[in-house]
Amino acid sequence: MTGMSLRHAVLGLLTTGPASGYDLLKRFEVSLAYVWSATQSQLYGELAKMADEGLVEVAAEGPRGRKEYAITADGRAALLHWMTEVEPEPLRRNGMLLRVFFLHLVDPDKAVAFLRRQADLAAQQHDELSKVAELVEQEEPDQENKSGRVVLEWGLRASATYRDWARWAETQISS
Amino acid sequence: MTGMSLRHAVLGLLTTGPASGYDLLKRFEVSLAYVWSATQSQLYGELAKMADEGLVEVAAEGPRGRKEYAITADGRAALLHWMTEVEPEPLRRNGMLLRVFFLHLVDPDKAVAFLRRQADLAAQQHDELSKVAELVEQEEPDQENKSGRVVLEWGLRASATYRDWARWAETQISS
DNA sequence: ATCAGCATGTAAAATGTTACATGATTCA
DNA sequence: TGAATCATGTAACATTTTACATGCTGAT
Repeated sequence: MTGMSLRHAVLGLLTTGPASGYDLLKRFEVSLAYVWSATQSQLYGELAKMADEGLVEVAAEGPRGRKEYAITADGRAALLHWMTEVEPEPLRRNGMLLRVFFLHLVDPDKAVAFLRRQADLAAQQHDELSKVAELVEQEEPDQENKSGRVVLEWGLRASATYRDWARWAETQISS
Repeated sequence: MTGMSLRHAVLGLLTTGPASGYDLLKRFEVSLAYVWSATQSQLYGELAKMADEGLVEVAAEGPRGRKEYAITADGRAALLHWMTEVEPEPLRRNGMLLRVFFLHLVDPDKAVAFLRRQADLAAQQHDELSKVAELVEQEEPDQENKSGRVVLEWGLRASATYRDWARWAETQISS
């Protein structure tokens, strides 16, 4: 009951209009991929719970048992409350850093290879995000994509920082 | 069975010598705070499981039912394997960014306040880490604290990036 | 007609959090 | 002797992942 971010991610996605569990899954995979992830199983269960609690409602039913959920007034209120009144929890788990913390235990060769790979992955992510940024810059700006651009900028800066740090770390370990 | 990073964090901490569940809890809270977190409950349960599986063993018993666990050869092998052969999982959940993604939904005043607070928190964290860095620089360098310094440098760079991004984001939202 | 993609659901297991419960030892 | 700290353990609950299970629809 502490975090419940999944339901807030769902509520946020539903502010742009009704969607099925399947639709939401695609949106989690695409636009929310590095911001909040969810599995198919989790989504359907959560949507059912949220409907019980009146945060969403079935707005329409379609072919193949498709159920489109819409956000309710209660749901909207819950989302806004969570956004501004609930402090985000700081990240406290980073498997990459955990490995680096114990990196003195492995062969220097392997340590260097590890950091090189992390640098490469970060560089690759930075390049991918740069391409996305180019596309997004061509869109006409509105309130909604302004938030998206701010998140994208975070991705660009974070991946660059990560890449540069890993390259620097390699020099530290090998010396 | 996919992640199991908790046990690897425990194994890593035990490479510096035997420790009790209580000792390990303190080390999770202090040195590993932003790298991997664990609760008291989780630790005792995991240590018992790891002893069952032969990754650690009870090396000594002390007052108050204190049990000191030591890493075994199997445990050491499991740690080294995980460090270099298992890919770190990318971070896929960030509650702060999730809020920013939907920030266009709240009053501009509240959006600005949110970003300002994030910038302040990041700045504060950066200052705290800078102080730690000063202390660490006075220690004589060895292999073990070299890894620690690399992690610390990550913290310094990440908090600076986060702080600067939040300040920039504020200008984007308010314009 | 068949295959990719749409669409939902459940069960089991793993992982993580919170709360409860107990008691020993050390130091002021 | 009382408080802080040391020290472990369990139960209940919440969250997340993985796997299984089923069936429809649209396009080629």
